[in-house]
Amino acid sequence: MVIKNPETVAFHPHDHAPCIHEVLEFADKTARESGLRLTPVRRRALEVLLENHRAMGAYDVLERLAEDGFGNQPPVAYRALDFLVDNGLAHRVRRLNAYAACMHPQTDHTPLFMICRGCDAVAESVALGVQTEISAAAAAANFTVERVNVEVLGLCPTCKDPAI
Amino acid sequence: MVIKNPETVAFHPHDHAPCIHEVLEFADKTARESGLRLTPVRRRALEVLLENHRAMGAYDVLERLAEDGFGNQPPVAYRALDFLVDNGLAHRVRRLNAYAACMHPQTDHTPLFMICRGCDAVAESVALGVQTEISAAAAAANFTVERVNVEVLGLCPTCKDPAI
DNA sequence: TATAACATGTGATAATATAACAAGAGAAAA
DNA sequence: TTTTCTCTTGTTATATTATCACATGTTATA
Repeated sequence: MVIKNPETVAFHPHDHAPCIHEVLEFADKTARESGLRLTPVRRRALEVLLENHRAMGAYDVLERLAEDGFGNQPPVAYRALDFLVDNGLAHRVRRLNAYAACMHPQTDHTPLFMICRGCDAVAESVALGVQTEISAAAAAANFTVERVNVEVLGLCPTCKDPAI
Repeated sequence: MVIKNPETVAFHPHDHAPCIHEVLEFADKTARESGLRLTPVRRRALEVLLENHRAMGAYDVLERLAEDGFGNQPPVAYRALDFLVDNGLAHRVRRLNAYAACMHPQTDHTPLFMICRGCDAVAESVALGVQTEISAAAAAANFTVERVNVEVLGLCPTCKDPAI
């Protein structure tokens, strides 16, 4: 996975140390309370996603994990990432074959990803109205919804008008 | 790509010969009118998707194309499928790494796919309300939308209650 | 501690997708 | 009409993404 312009992060560059802290805190708390096993690899994988604050391929995550002394074979990364996704701590961005930390794991939500084709930045939005409309469409087809994935491809504010 | 239950097609089994005919007709017409080059491989790829009436992996399509005397290397299928997707004649279903013929190429729409995890059947729905809500969410982030993909995973009516 | 369930390390391989280049076909200009 | 340009196809090779299978280790619990 080549990130063309790593600076453009989530459309609004910012100090994300607080984000990281907050989400990790929540993950730890959830794990303690619900018996989730947020083991070292899994926690580290989540940290890696948070630190980069963008969608990362499994092999990119694997590289970081290997650097930290964990295994360096694909299943190491895939298993950790699957765990995070299954437990709502990360999302899978299918268009990029990548994973991104969930920025608001507290709320049970349908994530909507805006993916910039200029810089590959990914922003996650919680779009309640979208969820409502999707439920309606599914109900009309008598289809039982379990998971929803909405991915929007386009241009982020920065790539749209580089002058800004 | 293993299709577990090929019978359950688009949730409502039906004779889809008319669908095929209609869509192909439209594709031919569009091509004539707009200078699109719906070449033999491309047309055949569309037919294959329509005949099967379900999401198919690129390698499955390739197999059919090869049987018909076209090349048997991956790019043959990927190029034909890319062409169809680029021109609104097919969609890519990312969760399944697969492609499906568009069932209403006449209308410029945001496809919503309902994917049954029981039988891998895929139904395409045109959900206008969803599109509206997505536009609103994107506008709020000053994000310019180019393509939208909505995929809903769950259970189709048949798999939900096999007795029906 | 025994045991069952879950988690990790590792090697191998499967499945999906693209790069690169040569050859051919079609449209359009000279 | 022949030249030229563009688009399309065939083919080889390879990159990227993802899973299988099995041995070993770890944790929770009886």
